Amino acid sequence: MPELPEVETIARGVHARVQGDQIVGVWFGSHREPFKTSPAQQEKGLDGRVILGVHRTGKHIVCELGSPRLVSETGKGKLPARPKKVANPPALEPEAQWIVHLGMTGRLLVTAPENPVAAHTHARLTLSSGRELRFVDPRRFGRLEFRDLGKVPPFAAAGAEPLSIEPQAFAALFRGRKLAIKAALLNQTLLSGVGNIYADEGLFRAGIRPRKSAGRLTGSELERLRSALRDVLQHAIRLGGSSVSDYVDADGVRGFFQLEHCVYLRSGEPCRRCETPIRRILLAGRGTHYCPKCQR
DNA sequence: ATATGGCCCTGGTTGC
DNA sequence: TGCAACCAGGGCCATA
Repeated sequence: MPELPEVETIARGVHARVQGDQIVGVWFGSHREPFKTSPAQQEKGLDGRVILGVHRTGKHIVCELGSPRLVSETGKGKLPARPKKVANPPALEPEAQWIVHLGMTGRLLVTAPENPVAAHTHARLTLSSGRELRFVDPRRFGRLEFRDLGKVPPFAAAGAEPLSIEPQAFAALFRGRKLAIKAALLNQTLLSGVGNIYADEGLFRAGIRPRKSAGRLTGSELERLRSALRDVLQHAIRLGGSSVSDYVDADGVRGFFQLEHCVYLRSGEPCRRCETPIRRILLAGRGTHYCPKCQR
């Protein structure tokens, strides 16, 4: 399932391939499900826009959109109606955003238009460079949203960024909370971007038992957890994410971090540190994996 | 306010 | 071997 490292990998890949590209065609394959904004509204908002850049916020992919009109209006001379690439895209102010949440099984792919269209393809954006941006999501837990920045504020994640949060702010997130630390890590209004894989892996690296009450973590445990999470997320980004179910990056390439998992999906297998069999429990409705000896 | 549990949805796995 | 039941789980919502 795509979490922060997978979403970061995809956002970087999409950015590198479509920055400055113009959306010259929009197709939505389904009119039920993944739309936070109606397909008609998205189509109207997306068509003709220039993709200024693509980045990650929490588990969301945010495409910053501008209008090619602005370039000609600022006296740069006439642009062709359908330019291959717009010059100096960062100079354009974002006017709108297209926000993609991948849910459990979502993929955002940059591909040649002649490539076969996978089952459960819900959106196809034709780009002026000749490529196509496709959103595929079998389980339909993903969401697509269009934001007109003239009318609504830019997208902001509800929770803090796990890669950059300061120790004091991190500790404050869990103060007074009775729920299990694992459940707290999954709460996106506290931290944005940590999902089931990296919650388990972070807790293992910090040596903390998933069931431990969040509010009862000591100062040193909190600090260990913050840096363990940051390290494991950064390491996973370097390896292109974890491909456990069907995650692939913007080019359809799998990640490698699943090979470095210490606990996730390793129940019964020996702990990499102490050989004790990894245990699996159900916590907050999620499969939870930990080493009973290394995590107290 | 905080916390819990059901629901959505489909493909893969399990069990008879 | 074939088919149905079951399970996974991120985010949202209703409920306690």
